[in-house]
Amino acid sequence: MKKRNAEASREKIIQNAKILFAKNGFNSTSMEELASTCDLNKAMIFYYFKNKQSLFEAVMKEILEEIYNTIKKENQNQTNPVKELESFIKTYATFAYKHPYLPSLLLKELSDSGAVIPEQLFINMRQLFKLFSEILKRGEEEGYFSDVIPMILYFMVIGTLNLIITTKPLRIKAHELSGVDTCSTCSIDEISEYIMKKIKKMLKDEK
Amino acid sequence: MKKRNAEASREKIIQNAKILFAKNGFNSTSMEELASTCDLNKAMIFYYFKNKQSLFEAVMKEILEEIYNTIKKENQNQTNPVKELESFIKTYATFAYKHPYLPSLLLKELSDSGAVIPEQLFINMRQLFKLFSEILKRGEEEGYFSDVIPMILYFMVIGTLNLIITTKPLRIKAHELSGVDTCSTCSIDEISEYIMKKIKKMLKDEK
DNA sequence: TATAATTAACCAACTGGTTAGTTAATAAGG
DNA sequence: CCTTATTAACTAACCAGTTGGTTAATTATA
Repeated sequence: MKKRNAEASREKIIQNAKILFAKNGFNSTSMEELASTCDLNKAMIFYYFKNKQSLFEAVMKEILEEIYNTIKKENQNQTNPVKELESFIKTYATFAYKHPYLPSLLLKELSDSGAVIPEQLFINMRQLFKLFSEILKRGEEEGYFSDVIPMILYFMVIGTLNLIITTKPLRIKAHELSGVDTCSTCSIDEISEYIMKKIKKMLKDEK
Repeated sequence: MKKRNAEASREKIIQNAKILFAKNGFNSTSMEELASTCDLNKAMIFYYFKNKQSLFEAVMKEILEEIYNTIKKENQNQTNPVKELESFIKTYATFAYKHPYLPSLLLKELSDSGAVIPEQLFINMRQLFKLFSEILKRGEEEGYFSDVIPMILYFMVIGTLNLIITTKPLRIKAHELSGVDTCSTCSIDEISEYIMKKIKKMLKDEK
């Protein structure tokens, strides 16, 4: 007979929802499938969450807050904007690699301009950009960086990292098929090192 | 009474499918809705295309071949790898801006690694990367660029451009709400100029 | 008239969401 | 300590609406 455990069930729903939403997107994720993945009755999803949309919001909120807190915490150990930027990139890369549903969900959300992005999710997304933006602005004021446009640089960093992570299987296949170098064996550390190095070089002040 | 025109009907289906697939993704695009958008009966879609999947392939093939040919053509007027790279970025940016379904579809495809990417689509995607990759490789050999990893740089360029285009409404809203600078008024030319300048700087050889 | 283009009507499978009812765990009272 | 209420966790069956896809009949045109 199955033990009852509300907290565990709720958590199971969120964790599996992360994976399924990332894999299929919002509309194509079936609540029936989610339920059976959780080994729960579908009605339980609506018992714990008002509806599909609010489950999605809960999932995104949890993910974004987790990544934000991780980066923020790591950031406080840094002594100057250059190190802060490095830390941002490295921490994001490591986190996204460990939680590959994050890049997938983020790209899906961002690629759908028409989508109705829930207010809370939008706030969480802006928060992360603000953190990045302020590092660069501070760095510019203190003479570490020059010619900064935070929004473009932000997309350069997280766009690249997200794509590198989500396309991994595709890149491996492309390499096998046509021998072209797709970084299919690069580690996430090598990639974030490269991005860091390049971003630093392109922001370097030269008088 | 309605005039009959097979070619026009087929073309109408492809053109509207581009827009709808970009807006809703593959699974959430309804064939019924597509038909009524085209002012045709749903059965016509299956008269001209085997099924939804093959319609999607036809749409993606057309888009990718169009962008590839546009870039390739522009590329042949350039005299050295640096100009070729500039031309690649500029042409992609201009094209993607004029056909905003391209960034959206591309990001959607790339963000879901689990998706079954049709073979033909995969070939077209590799073709575009190969063009980019070879410009950089040639540039490195001829001493224009140094420390090149084509795959990462490719994602930096097209990832950034795609995100800038798809997130435009979101960036405008974010700016209005919190005053933060999100490049909401930047033109696509300004953005591609910035990306070009930065990419060139980060690839510059310094001995 | 032969054929290509178009349609309405239909189907089975699936969607998010609800409902009525059933257990298991917990607390209360004797 | 044992019975009895109460509630929280769970289920099967169902709902109305939508999905991709098919069929047979119809219409236009060459």
